[in-house]
Amino acid sequence: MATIKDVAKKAHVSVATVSRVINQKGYVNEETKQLVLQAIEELNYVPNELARSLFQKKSHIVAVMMPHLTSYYFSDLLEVIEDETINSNYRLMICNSKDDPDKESKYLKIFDQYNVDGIILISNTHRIDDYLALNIPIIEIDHNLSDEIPSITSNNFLGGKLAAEKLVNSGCKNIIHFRGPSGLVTVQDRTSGFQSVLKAKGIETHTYDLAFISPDPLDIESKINAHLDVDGIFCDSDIIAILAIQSLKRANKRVPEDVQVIGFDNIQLSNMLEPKLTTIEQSTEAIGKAALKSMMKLINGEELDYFHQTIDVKLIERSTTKKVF
Amino acid sequence: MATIKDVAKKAHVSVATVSRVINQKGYVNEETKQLVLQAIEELNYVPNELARSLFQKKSHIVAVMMPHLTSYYFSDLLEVIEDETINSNYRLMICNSKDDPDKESKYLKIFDQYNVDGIILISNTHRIDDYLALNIPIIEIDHNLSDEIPSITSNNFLGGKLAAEKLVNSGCKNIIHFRGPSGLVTVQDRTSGFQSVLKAKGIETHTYDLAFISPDPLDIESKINAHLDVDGIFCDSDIIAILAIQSLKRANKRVPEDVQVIGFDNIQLSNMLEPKLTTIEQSTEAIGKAALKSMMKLINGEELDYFHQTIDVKLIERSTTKKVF
DNA sequence: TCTATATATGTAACAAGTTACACATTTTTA
DNA sequence: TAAAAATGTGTAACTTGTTACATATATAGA
Repeated sequence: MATIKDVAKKAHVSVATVSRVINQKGYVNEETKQLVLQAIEELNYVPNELARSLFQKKSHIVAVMMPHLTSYYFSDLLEVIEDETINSNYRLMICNSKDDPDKESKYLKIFDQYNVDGIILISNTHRIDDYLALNIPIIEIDHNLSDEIPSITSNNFLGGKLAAEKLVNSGCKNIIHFRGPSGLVTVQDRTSGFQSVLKAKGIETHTYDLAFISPDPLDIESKINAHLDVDGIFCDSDIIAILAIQSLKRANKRVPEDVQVIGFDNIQLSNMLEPKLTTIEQSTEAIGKAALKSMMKLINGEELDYFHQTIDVKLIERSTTKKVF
Repeated sequence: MATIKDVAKKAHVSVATVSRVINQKGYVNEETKQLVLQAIEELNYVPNELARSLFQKKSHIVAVMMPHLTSYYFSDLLEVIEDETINSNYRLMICNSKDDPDKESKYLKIFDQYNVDGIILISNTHRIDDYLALNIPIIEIDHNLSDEIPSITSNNFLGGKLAAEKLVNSGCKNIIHFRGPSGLVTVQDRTSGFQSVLKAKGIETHTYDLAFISPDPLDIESKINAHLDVDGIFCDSDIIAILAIQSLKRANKRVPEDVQVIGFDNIQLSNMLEPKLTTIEQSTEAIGKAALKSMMKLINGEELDYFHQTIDVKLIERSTTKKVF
């Protein structure tokens, strides 16, 4: 591996001049520059990022901390985050907490050791202080754990509201809400939005908490069967919705004729399975882009336009709800 | 951020001694060691991995290159790889090629710049020489592009064979094989295994190529409808199988009574949707573990037990095939 | 024409570790 | 008891870049 010294020797200049050419910083004579570029070319030289990082105390690495990687929604999100990160000329270190505090601690230490420049955080644990102590820019996604950490979340209240409006407008009178863990602000917001509409209309709802990862199909089935007269179901994830639809089919209920179903996320699968799912789209693209945009601002010491940014969600009407004319 | 000098000063020793304590290398008096450890504790010192990496020309970073992140099988695999990587005391840089040579090139350069210690490669492009030129240990997963790169693949021949045997033993006489892109060795091996059994039994098969990412549901449907007498379908991915089952339902065929279906991968979803899918399990766990085990050997300059390692697959019998007694 | 400023380049310190080597002391061995 | 080996510790060179500072020349402005 060629070093900057090799390049300097070959171009008959000092390392400082080579550095200036590489970084396009300071005065360099055009002719000299060409000599250096040629030497770089011939030696196939790539500057060692570790040496650079060491001096600058910046690694050009962004870390993303997720509670799991196999959830379909997070996979979609990860793909966008990776793309935006590399487009911003940073590299992505992937960290899967598995909701395990020990693993998270291990990573916290690594962030320090590598001078990680920024952390994109999706975490259910509440170890905010440990993160803040790192003194590394953090952008929180999907959650909003603290007023000290800027966040990007979907407009969950709007999501709940849109779902409720759709169900109401399509004639539902007896509605189940399969939501996520009620401890999450995300879930609370969706519930508020959903309820705000239904309360106003005086429509009854049954609310049940489910896990986001591997929700229990039998649990869903028993809840559905407990309400024979249900005609609308709002689910806090597409996976829950897909499982609910299965249970409905087994109970010989038609979707959407007998029961209408709305999911949340708009994962790729929701448009592949039949019936195609009506759902509230959380734009992973918008969220990922916003996250990296904010991250770059923080890294460059700029002010954020919005400390807590919400991304609007959208109702995607497909075949599990009735068309309203 | 405390440095090794701060620790040395606090413990009234030289940086060399501190380094020896940290790395448990060389002679250090027990008392001195305790003093140093205490200083480390008090200063909350973590050694800077960049400085260390610079000197040692090793970054303790492993990169994983994938063609996409949203495929369900790859997500499962990624989760295992991340876990095994961190357990091996390495960090994982995630690289999504998106089958885009430009993006891959960008990463190739980054591997050089960061002294990445190893690359776990899943790639459809054939830029082997570029990878080999890096002179970084590589383990290939799922593919087997070159005799110069050690690989870990499922025993795809066995997978095809097991699927064929199951279909034959359950009475299928007219079989469709929806396979992946026929350019992939993986796919060729499965086909060989599958055909080896069927040819011996003189059973007719119709083979169709599909994309692994977002296979076209309409395409699947039309192929199925073109063979009214089909009674068995083997799919090269669970997603394809799920889509096939949908098409069958729409054509009023019962699964498994009229048509039996076998998938491939055993993604989480295959056990969630009804009917639960009979499938060939590729153990992401075994593959990921084997990958990191081999990677650590390569990094430490040890010999691999197997240059091309195959992981046995398993038939998981669920509800889309008939039980045979 | 004489500063002041812009251009051009090199030297050496610096980032934060590791380790070869030197040297001192203690313990073991013959 | 002298020599050899083991133990313990520090100094300084080394990893590969960046950049402050010094220095030299060219150009511009007064």
